[in-house]
Amino acid sequence: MESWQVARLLTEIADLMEIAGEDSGKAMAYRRAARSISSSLIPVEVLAQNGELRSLPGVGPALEKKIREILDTGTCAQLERLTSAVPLTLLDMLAIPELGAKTVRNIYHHTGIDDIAGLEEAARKGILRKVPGIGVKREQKILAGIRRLDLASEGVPLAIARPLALGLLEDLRFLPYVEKAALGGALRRFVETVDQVDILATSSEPERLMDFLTHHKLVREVESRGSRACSVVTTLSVRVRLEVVAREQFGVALLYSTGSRGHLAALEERARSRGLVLGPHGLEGDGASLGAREEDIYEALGLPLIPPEMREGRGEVAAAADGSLPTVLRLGHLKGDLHVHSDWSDGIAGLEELARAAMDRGYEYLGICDHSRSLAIAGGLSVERLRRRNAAIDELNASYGSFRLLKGIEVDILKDGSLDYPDEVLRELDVVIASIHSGFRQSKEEITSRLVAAARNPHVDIIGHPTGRLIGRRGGYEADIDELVAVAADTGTALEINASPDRLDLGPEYVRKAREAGVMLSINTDAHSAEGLADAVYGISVARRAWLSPEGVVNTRPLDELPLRRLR
DNA sequence: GCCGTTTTCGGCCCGACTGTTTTCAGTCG
Repeated sequence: MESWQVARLLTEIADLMEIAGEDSGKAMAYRRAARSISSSLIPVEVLAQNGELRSLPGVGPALEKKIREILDTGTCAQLERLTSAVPLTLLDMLAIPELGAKTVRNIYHHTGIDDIAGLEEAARKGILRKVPGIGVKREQKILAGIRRLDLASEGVPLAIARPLALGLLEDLRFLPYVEKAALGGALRRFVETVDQVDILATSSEPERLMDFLTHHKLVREVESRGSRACSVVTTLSVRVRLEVVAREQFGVALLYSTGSRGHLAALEERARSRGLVLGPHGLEGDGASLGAREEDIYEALGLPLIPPEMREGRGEVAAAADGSLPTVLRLGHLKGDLHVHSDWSDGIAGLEELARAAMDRGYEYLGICDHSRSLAIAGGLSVERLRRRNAAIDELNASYGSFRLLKGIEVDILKDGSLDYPDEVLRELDVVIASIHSGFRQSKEEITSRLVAAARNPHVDIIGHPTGRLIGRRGGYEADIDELVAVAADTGTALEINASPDRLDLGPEYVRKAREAGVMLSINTDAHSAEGLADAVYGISVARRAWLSPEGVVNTRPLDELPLRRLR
């Protein structure tokens, strides 16, 4: 059982205890243990095997026993006891904003309502306001919360939230009475899906700034509005929260907004060990207080500025302190992009335009990997058209200086595991990416064996978007990525970090595993236009979240050192 | 249930905010 699953069960127990009206301090202990487990670098199973569970903060003799029970049986007596006393469906109600354990318990006791459907009906009928502690306003808020729950059950995908947030941010920065404005929250950490967009600003006229946002053309609903903070819902059903902070607290506010909780806890601990106090209002000690700039706070704690994507409470503070944090990957490390579609298949830009855009970004090379013949819907190339395209690339390359377009293909891995072109065709190419675009419903074994077969083909350099997921839309096909990682390590095949923001495939968890297995990753945009090359920033974010250093990335290498089979 | 003592009990993060009250409880970040 994975760490996150154990952590989730412990959190569930804590929630149920609170709803059941048991000691809230006890519930807190369960939550603390859950946090320790999910933020530990060592998997809970390994800790259990080595008898080291007690080394986790907040795990004592009783919780150690329960964690072992969960690992052995998948559940524990405590959880069973609670679920027989409290309907599990009450847990779903906790996801509604404004509803906590106390209120859920209160509603359940007074009305017997035990699920969201019942809650919604009661709120509509105006019965809910009869529960002590709930008035008309809360009833309305609960109703609104349920509606939004339906819209964004899994949160807003990065691909939607970030462009929206950057657009708003640009508008705010344009205002004469706004001094600073920045993204905070999970979005700043590039978490795949976020609850809301957090924006922090300093302003000489906070009220006017609130007016500006609440009347913005993208805003559909104003949820709350104070003098220094407001919360709105935009046309795409994304909640945006804007907070105005004092200039001297902008840095610390940004730090706390960005999180994560685990990261902040580690920073606070480090402050304590140095006789300082770090809190939401600043870093205090020696009569002075730091809060204006984030980097000053890190510096005062004897740390380099840790990039937001690494602030997940996975030991990054300790690693930064002893200098073992990997070199932070930057956009400038990328020497090229190995997965781009031209108008020879389903891209919208011509070869020349793509080459120009790549040169503008300072790249040394660009891998043109159009679709292969089976993918007719995306203009897949016949062998004949592929060769004509290659000739066109050769011709262009002759006119460039040191820059080079690479003749590539995104070859389909067919349903039987064979590739869409014979080996003698693949041999003519500089870069071969093999991807699955069909047969998504095959069994895990079948899909895995297709991926593995492709990785074993000596002409394949990279496995493209290995899990096939589309964030917020489809979960991807069933595949044993661990096995693919093992084979890739064996064959020297690279795996892709597809930087398209609605893919981010591989995600950070698997990238970490691949890195640990010694597998190279390739950060590719899969761009279908010249502008699409800019998505590389999302790929960088995934790599950072996985602590991937430049050495582990194929396309940080210059052209003459690219580990591609044909070029080697 | 854990933890750390003002050391075997009593607090657990805490301040802002808001709705519901009539001085405060619950939620959230």
